[in-house]
Amino acid sequence: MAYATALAVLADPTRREVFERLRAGPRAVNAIAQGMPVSRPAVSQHLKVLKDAGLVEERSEGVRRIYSVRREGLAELRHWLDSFWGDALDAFKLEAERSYSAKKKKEPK
Amino acid sequence: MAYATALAVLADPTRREVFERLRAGPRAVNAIAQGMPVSRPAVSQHLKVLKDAGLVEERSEGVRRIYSVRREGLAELRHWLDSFWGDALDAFKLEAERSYSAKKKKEPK
DNA sequence: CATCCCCGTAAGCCATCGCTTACCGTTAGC
DNA sequence: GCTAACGGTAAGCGATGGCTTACGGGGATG
Repeated sequence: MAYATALAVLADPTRREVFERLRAGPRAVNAIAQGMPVSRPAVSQHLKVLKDAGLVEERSEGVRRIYSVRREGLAELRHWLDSFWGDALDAFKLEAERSYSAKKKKEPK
Repeated sequence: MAYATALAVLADPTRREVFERLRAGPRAVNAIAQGMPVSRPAVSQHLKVLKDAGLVEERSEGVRRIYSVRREGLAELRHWLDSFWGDALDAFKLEAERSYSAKKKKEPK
């Protein structure tokens, strides 16, 4: 149930912005924090959370840490969302609406 | 940017549980709250949030309110997730790793 | 070795948010 | 009309979590 973690982690706007900035390619912490409305330590904290959730990976290059997106971290969440399409959901919904209409017939208008 | 709302709304475990229970078909509030670790008003509050986010729809049947899932409410979030596959992300990542290797050549080991 | 830049971590503050209890309007049944 | 079930809303509380400032450690450069 890692999709629960992914949801919680990506729910925060600032953290999602950090994640989105990584989308254009790997970057160092300073580069990410550049132009952000929050301080650099705040960005570091968000990166830690993202990393622990498996949404991001870290690599050391000299004195700086390069972060990049891990698509696999999104896989479970994606599958969970996909499971809402084309499964039993439609069947149940239709059935429910049918029984609802059947009931309604007894009280027209 | 409704996907941001969907993320925030589905991030809460209790609220997500409410949402999941609706997945098996439309239900009244009491039925949903049945066996939940929180009170019925709490469920009502979660349903309001879900409804405002467009993830759920409500219908009145006598004295009770029947809630059901709105798949369309998940569409934007789904597309956002999908946009992480097969787009420029891979290209950027490869390019970044290439330049990284090129740099590394100057300092073997 | 001294200095500077990189960045992670600690401590503390404050706002947000989920929960409970209490209350009220509405609909159905007698 | 009375009563009971359903459920939405208000008020208040407590915990969670994101932010800031301050600090410290490790690598590069002279």
